[in-house]
Amino acid sequence: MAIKKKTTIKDIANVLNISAAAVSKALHNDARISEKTKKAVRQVAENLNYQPNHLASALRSGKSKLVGVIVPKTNSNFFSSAIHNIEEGLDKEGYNVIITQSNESFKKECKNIDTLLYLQVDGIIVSMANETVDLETLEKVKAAGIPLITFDRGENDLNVDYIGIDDYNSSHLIVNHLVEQGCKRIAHIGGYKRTRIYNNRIRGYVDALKKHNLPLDEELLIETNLTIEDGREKMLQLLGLKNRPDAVYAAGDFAALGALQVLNEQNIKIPEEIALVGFGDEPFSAMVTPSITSINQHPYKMGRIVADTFLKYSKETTIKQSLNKIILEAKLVIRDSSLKKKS
Amino acid sequence: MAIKKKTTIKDIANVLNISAAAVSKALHNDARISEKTKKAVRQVAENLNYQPNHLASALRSGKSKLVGVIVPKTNSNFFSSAIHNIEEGLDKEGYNVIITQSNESFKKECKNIDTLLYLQVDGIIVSMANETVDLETLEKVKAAGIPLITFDRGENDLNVDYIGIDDYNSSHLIVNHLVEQGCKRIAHIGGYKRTRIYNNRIRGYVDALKKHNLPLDEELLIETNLTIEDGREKMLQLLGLKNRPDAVYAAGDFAALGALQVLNEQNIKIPEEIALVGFGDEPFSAMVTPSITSINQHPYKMGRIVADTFLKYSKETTIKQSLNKIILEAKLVIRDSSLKKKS
DNA sequence: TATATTTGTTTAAACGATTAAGCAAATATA
DNA sequence: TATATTTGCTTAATCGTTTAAACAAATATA
Repeated sequence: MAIKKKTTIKDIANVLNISAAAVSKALHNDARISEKTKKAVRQVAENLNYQPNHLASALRSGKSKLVGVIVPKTNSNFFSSAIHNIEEGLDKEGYNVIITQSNESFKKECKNIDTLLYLQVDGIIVSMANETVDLETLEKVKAAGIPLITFDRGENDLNVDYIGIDDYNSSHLIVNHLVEQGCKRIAHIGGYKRTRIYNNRIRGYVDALKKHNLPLDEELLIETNLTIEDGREKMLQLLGLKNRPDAVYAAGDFAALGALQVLNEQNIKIPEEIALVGFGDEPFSAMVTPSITSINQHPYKMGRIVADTFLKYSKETTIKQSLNKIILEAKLVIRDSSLKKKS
Repeated sequence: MAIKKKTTIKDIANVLNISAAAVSKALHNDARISEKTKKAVRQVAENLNYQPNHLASALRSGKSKLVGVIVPKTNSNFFSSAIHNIEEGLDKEGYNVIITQSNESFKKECKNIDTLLYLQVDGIIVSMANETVDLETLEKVKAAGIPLITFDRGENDLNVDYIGIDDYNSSHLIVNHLVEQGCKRIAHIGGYKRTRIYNNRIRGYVDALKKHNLPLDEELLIETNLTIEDGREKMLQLLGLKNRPDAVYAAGDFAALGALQVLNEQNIKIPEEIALVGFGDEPFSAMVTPSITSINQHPYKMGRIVADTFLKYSKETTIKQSLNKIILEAKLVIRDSSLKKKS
């Protein structure tokens, strides 16, 4: 049995006794190729089950039609949904999306960037790992002359496009709501200040307290990695205070979930004794008991805008990026964990 | 300012006044290149910040060092973890992993396969979409002469490697446990029979009932898509029966969660009135109240085996695959939702 | 000393597509 | 009828790398 070789444009050319160049042009619908030839080429291509070799065309044209996406973890509804819409938006223009995870590790993120650059992607879309402070590797993307789009977790100093929600204002929405519910000692289980979005949430929290003339108690402001375990641990820590909070605002739904577990285990009434608010609107937040009030970050809309932002550059020959922020208004989804007054 | 051109092996060759071929060989540590030259090449490569062009080498060598992964959705702990370990295993051998989602859509799955083949991946790893019955596109992978590895959701008729858990036996574990807890009317909210794993879970359920001399009530055996909504809907349906079940075994944790919500809403005591068991051991199962008993599918181990299975083929020149199943023993994780007798 | 082997490199052809440039034939314009 | 333009293709170079084959120089063997 002969070794099955892939069909190339040369094979098609041979069948029709024309040049490979003519075949290439016919397949690209070049105006200078006759309808008759085009039809014949398409027919033969079909018959021989011709599959264009992406590597060859990418090598020649310098465009791989590949876009790399780097997220901390695909394992959340927010990223999974955002990616879905990024894919959909880019697909329309013939781009293929490569997804990679950093697992919140700076080292893995760097490795992913190198891998993607090595694959000659036409652009990189990234939501930075928590750990990332050194921007050198990300700068490499810009140096490579391809667009770098950041979303959710970005960094002003990169001076590139950023699409995210208004974290600062989201904290205001949350605090306003809790105050409205009668809460006076609001704790914040936050992310680390070095990550811009978490810093903004903290700033928003602090300023909102001030706005409502509530004192800022340093005991009630905690920085963590926002995992479930962190949520549990910090909730226990808060319960250990002589002066307990009457509300907890966690900067992530997973941490809020950990806190909820502890409160449930200790039979502390939510929201009567302690009200709880999360961030991110993961599906489970609506599903646990009591359901957790959270901030919806519009992953679908965000994904669509990210895709559009990339496509804007894809049409240009020289990429010239600058800090350009698109901030979406987040939505507070009020649920049982914070709703004391049934209206 | 001059246009920044990427460094190629030719640039390195020019600097050292040797041929491009020598540079290529030096970088690949060819035995016929002197240590002196190798050192010089590596030094210059470093200085010029040389990044090999993946497309060119892939074109020439016929190997892209890319492996495609297709899963229904990355948005579950099982897939996210399995992928993580696949990546880790393949990374060691220099492979890069491209992740794509089918969103349980047959059409999207076909599109993903075409995309991956177009990218000249060296292999495809797939967990099939629920919808997939037509295997023609998957057969294209085999026709392309690259290994096709299936995991979690496979299909005997493809005659390729499959790594998964023993679904049939898992159902036995669950039913045994429920019977042990004193349950006598066990319902099954299952997936669709056309998907092999769900069919096996159903078969296991039916046979286990028989083993325990429990009657099989057709009202208690339901096929669904296993979403949260399905879980809610089918739980309500089961509660509407004149003769309610005293246990519900859902073939997926998301469906179990929907059922749990309904039970909680209706103030039905879990597990006293109705015991509940899920499948997949998603993190939220341990986190909701009550925590849900579930089957752990060993995503990490599975990912590692999938990677190893692919690597086995990567060393061979001609790929000859056949049905080859590796079945892992699943583990029943008993939690509050089914534990009536505290021992 | 003559011949064989090893070492270290070069040459040149490939991989499969794209594309600028060229050219003959057909058609249009003056 | 002579010239210009359009049409439809071919030629050949190119993208950056790999690799089989060739070859000169150095070293080993007889």
